[in-house]
Amino acid sequence: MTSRIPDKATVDGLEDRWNEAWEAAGTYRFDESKTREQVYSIDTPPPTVSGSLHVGHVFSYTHTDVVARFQRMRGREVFYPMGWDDNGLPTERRVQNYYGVRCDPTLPYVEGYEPPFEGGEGKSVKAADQQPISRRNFVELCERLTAEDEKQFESLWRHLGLSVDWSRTYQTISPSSQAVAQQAFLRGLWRGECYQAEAPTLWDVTFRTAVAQAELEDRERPGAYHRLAFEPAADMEEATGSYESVWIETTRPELLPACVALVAHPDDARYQGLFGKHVRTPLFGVEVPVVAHHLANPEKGSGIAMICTFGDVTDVTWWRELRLPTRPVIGWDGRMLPDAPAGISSEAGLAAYGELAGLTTFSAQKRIVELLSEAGVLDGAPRPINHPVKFFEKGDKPLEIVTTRQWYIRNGGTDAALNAELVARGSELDFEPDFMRVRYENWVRGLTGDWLISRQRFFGVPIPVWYPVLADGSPDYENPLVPSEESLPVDPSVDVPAGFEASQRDVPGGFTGEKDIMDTWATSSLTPQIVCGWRDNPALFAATFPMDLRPQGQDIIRTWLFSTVVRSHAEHGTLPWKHAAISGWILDPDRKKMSKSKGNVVTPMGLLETHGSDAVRYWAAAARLGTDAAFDEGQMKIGRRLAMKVLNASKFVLGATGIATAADSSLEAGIAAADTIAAGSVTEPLDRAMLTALADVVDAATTALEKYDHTRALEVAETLFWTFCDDYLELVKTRAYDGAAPGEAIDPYAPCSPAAASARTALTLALGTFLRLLAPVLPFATEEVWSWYRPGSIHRTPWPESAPLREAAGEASQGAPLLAAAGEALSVLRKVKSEAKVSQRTPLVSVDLLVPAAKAGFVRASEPDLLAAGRVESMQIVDTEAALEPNVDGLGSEDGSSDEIADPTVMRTENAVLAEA
RNA sequence: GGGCCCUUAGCUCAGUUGGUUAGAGCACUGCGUUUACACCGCAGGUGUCGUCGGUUCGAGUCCGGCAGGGCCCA
Repeated sequence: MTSRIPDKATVDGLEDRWNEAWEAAGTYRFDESKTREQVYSIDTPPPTVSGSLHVGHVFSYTHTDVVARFQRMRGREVFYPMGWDDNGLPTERRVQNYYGVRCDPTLPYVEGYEPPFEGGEGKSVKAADQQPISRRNFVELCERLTAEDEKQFESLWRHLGLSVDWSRTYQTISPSSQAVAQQAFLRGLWRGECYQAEAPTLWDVTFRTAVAQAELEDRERPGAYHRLAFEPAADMEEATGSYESVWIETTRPELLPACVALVAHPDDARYQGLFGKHVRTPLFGVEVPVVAHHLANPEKGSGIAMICTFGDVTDVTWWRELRLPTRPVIGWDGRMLPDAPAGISSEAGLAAYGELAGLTTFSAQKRIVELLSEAGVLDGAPRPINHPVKFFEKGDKPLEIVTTRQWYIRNGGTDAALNAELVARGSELDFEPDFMRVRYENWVRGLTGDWLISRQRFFGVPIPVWYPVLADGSPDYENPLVPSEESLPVDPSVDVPAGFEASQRDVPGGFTGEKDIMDTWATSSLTPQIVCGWRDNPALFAATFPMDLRPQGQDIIRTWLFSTVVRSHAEHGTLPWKHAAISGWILDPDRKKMSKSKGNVVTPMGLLETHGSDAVRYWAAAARLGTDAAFDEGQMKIGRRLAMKVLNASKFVLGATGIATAADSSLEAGIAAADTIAAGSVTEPLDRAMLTALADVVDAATTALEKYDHTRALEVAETLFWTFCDDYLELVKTRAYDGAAPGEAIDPYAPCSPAAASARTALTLALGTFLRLLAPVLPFATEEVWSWYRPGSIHRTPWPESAPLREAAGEASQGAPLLAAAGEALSVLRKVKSEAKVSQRTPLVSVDLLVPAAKAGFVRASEPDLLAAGRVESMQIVDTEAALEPNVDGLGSEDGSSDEIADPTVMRTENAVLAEA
């Protein structure tokens, strides 16, 4: 017969063993029959599978799992699905590089297509070398690769010990997710939240797609002010009686042909006489007005600026508020349009534009500077500056602004009433930690436009509309054709709208499909609706929504969190969740944020294998929500040691109580023995004190976890556990063995002394409590021990309560102070031997233990245990105050150290006599 | 330019409503193979609480200024 409890405990290999067992037993399977009150539902943001996992993921997902395990043990049915965010641009880019292909929607589908190669080894393939393939072939490759990536993700998460219900994984690109995204879109269309508009749009020229406000970032870029002269027009000359030029400074001289006005601040004295009059643009000779607007900065350049359609977002504001004409010069490819914009009509102007047409903005700037210079309208050399420029966060070139038809969702960016409602929603949400709330509020209050959701890309959820084709062959965008909700998901480029035939596609009198797809966020903002079964499972939806918890990183408050609130507010008139738990960043040892681009990431699987999952989880759980944490392998080593300690201390407790003896014959016998011993009575003061201290810790840990403070809960449990191991176990060891010989199997049912029985009962109660307190953080080690002598999974066992411990400890328990005093006494006895550099086994023939009066009772109550643990043959307990008096034994002792007056509040020893070695 | 967070031992961090002499772990040093554990145990030293000022009988803690670090938004 093999022993149930191993001779040599180890944390290695527990992950695979327990993951298999949990899967087989359905330990984390969600029970759909439960009601909303019984359920705790968690909306984990699905990670982007095309990005690699890093320790930051392990960190924040562990925080969530600790909450999930705690709530499950508290009796809540935990709804904890996991998904993969696989649609969108990151996947497209990865597929392009991995397979060496490129999507060309004009190409036909090829059956059984195989890409030129596989596993691009992370190198990017030049666009020219990529094989063009049809959209459907491209999407198939996206699906093939994400399926592979998802397997790796799941394997890592399982290894980490996430207590996810793996039968409920979902993908944001799956047909059912697409149907949810499309249904939410259509309902928004009916309610008026989703709309299309022809408007200036931030545009990435590399990816050739529109970009939303949330995807922007400012980057410092070098630029230069060019000082240009505008000639006054006739009305200005008349008004001012002067022929002097107006000098402006611009960083984008190539936009001069797109100039529609000059603007200065209304209070700027220098330009008062010019407002309402006109000037002529250099080179192009276009007459434009001088206008006033408060956004013009008198401090900047010459205080007067040119407005172009469009150089930046301020131009858009001016254009809109001042109702200026549109004269675009930049195309979707980032090059100057072939034809001069309206307004340029002179021969010289058209010729000048001809010099620029087709050039990139970079080349166009060089060329126009030459032209301006030759014309003598450029004053001096350009003045270099550094200034912030808007970029797509995933892009490499500055964004341009082009005017296109796009789809939007109202998010409070253009509507003060909706903005106020969304701010109010944010104040209903319980942010953990609370200060993260301001990020939400700052963002919502600072919105400048609605949410642009259409993308001119391929791998994503199609916008589910068609348009009638008018007699002249142009689409009638005003009257989109929509599918029924039952028919979702649809792909308008393949499916045909009701009442039409496939042959009518793209012909006058027929229809045309919308080609754009939705932004990834337009789907991932609907994860509560996707996982809770909004579209197809009303019972599940009622049992899980609104959800309890949204855990996430601080970086996506303005994007993911906010957009999810927007959708839930619109569709359900409620928050999507009650709590938002915000994890911090992982910083590398140089205090820099870990990120792929910095090349300082550590692969998570390697860490888990080196230190063990419990150890890595310990490191993560020791960091508070909202606080950045250092990547610290030292902390993982401590976690590993704690897990090892759990195994070894448990071995001791089970051995000394005799439970191990019973458990070795069968699990049932072990369970019965543990139940019998746990039901015994605790009579010794030290045992009672330990149980009271433990009850206090149970209360503190429970309160902390209820407040989403997993760090505090771990800290109090861990601290007492080490005291339990280092002091309490050492003190009661001899008593608990009750004279059993080394190696002798203890019979749990054999009669023993009442003092031994007291220790055994206390040990059994304490072990069961400590294991459960630590189970959320160390799921593997605690489950391992639980399996030695307890029924079922510890992770489905009720969270410990303090009341039974207090009852066992009894009214008379002296609590934590007695435990502390006994530990302190043990420590000073050890110190005698440590300072004498002898083994702790060396007997102390006699010793005086000087104890402050306040602690004397505690020490006397644990005296027999102290004698045994310290191998003391004779001990006198002396009052520290009394020992300071003359003529009292203890003063001027031979170990009589120094002139220092001994601190009467601290225990110490005197007159120690050690046995000969 | 506006906002948020942080600054405590060599390192990583606790320090709750202001209250004795500011704590823990790691690292370091010495000792020790004990019927749980060498992936171990025991013992030991370690501080201008960033800085200047204010409130208070009393400030690491509350208030203000400054410096440094990180993040978000313009």
